[in-house]
Amino acid sequence: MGRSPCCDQDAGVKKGPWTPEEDKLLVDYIKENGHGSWRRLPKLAGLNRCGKSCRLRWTNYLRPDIKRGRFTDDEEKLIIHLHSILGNKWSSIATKLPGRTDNEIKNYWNTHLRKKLLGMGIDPVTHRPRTDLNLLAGIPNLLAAAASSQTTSCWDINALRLQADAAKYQLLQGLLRALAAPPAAAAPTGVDLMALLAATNGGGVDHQLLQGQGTTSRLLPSQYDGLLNLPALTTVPSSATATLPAAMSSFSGLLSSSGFAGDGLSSTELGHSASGGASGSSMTAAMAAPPLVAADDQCNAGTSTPCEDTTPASSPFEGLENLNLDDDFNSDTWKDLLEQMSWLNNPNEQHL
DNA sequence: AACCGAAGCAACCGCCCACGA
DNA sequence: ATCGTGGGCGGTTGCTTCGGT
Repeated sequence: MGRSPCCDQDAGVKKGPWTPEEDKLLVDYIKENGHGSWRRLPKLAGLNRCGKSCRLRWTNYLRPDIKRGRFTDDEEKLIIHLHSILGNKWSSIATKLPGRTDNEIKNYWNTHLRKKLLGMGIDPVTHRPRTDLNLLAGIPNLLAAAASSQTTSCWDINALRLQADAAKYQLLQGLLRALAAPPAAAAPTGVDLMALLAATNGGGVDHQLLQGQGTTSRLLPSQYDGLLNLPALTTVPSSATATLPAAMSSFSGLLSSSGFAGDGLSSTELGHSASGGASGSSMTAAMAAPPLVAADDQCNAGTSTPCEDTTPASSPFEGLENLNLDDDFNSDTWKDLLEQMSWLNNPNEQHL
């Protein structure tokens, strides 16, 4: 069956933005006669437009029951919830939001909500934790490996900072979330770093803290419920002797050896990378790392040699060098760190 | 003030399906 | 069962606006 010749290029049919005069012609005609056959409508209404264009203009902008203006928080939540069930069925979603059109919802999703979910570490298609972050489930292995090697330096921190640019910061967020999650427990769906850390701090959920940070408003009800069931961080067993910088060191090595190509790596492979640098046999040439921004010889990678000149004073990683997960997780240092890293909640803010 | 890139959004494109002949 | 048509839908484009330098 061929394409119907509705809006073909003949007859010099007008395209582009509608003028107020055209809008008036369309509205007046439909008020008087109803739209009837959209194909015949333009001629009857005195419009040099194709029927499809008229239908779109009417249904998306001229209909009297259209609701304009910002989406409310409730509408946002509803869209996200419905999208998790219906997928990109914008028209179906629109039927649940009176006054909103499918086109408007679709645009809002693509420009706002999609990015928002990505920033929260949620895959906007599956509404599950992003798969590129899932590979970080192997972080506990990294921690164990790092505990034995204890190699760390400000180079590693620096390398991580340099690599965590706007496009990659979520990966870092995933790392920290994985660090905070008990190894035996599955990463909670959609819970972002701040929520997780704040909620598990001290072994109990701190609702006030969550709400004060606006975290709850960014969570689906089911995600918040999941949050309530999280074990306390004090149950983290395997990281007893691992320092956070050591884990970051290993992870930065992994990043540079994998070029951020996350798919297809098992936690075992992650562990190998952690203990053996870039020697993981599964690494392919295509996954070769881009060079780090700073020259290797300017800073002794894999050692604890300080290199203050490349560490900015405002680095959010400052003060991590001596942090021990078990001993210090409830300390003021962590609280300070969380404050410093509040930018993780805002993808638009450029701190790195 | 001018320029430029990013973000937002209105509008279009083209595929698909339902329905009637 | 097949075909033609109308309409709906999701994806994409391109113009406008905004914000940073």
